[in-house]
Amino acid sequence: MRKPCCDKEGTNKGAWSKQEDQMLIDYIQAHGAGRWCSLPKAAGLHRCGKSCRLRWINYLRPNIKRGNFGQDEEELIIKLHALLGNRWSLIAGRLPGRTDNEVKNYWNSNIRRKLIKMGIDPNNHKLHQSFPLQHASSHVSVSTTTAQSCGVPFIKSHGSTNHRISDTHSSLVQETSHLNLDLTIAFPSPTHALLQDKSNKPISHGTNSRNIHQDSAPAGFLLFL
DNA sequence: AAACCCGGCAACCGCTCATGA
DNA sequence: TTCATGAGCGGTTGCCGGGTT
Repeated sequence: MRKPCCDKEGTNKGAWSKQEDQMLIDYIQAHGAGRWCSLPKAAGLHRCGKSCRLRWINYLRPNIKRGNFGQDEEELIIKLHALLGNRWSLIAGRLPGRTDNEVKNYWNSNIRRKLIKMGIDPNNHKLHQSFPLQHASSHVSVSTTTAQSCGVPFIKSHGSTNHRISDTHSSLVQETSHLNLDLTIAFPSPTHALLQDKSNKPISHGTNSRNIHQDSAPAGFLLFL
């Protein structure tokens, strides 16, 4: 069993104070981010390194976008989730200024509920069997219309018996192609950019392929590999 | 006014992967 | 090749504030 990266004894937990925030900001501005396990001691913080990292990435980092998600952001999240599943960091990477934690929370607290309300299983983006057919009767696809009161992609009926939104992910891929979703080559999120700068090397496939090759990756997405 | 409920969100935890010695 | 360490990710927890009873 590996030892924990931080000495749990004597470390603060819970909400960050303004003073702690400022200490972390000051340290990172002076020395840069990274070396998270040794950073708290160097910065004079009684915090776990992981906690410092999370605080920086999710709240203190420059260019963080806070507040409500826009309609376009919401639709993009839904589409990306249909393609990627719960790959929050990848999804967040497509939303400038948004963090994986924020996207994840927004999904769980808002979008997920909306989809369920519409009779859509948020896990696989398929309609529940019991959902009334007048809502979606046939070949179903995802549209980006913003006119929907629910704020989620509209379900268009094309008149046969298929009730599934993402029955074939290739159709979804077609639908999303205009979004310039280059999901496998570029990683524009600040985190990835930072990594790339740090190592001055291309990002290896390791971390990302880990995400991509998991079972829940939709078949349509695998076509990109 | 008080108690309770519920949703949102910040933070923690455990796991996996990458990397270097 | 193996092991130790750093880093990142996703699931889960717990607190807090607002709404309801």
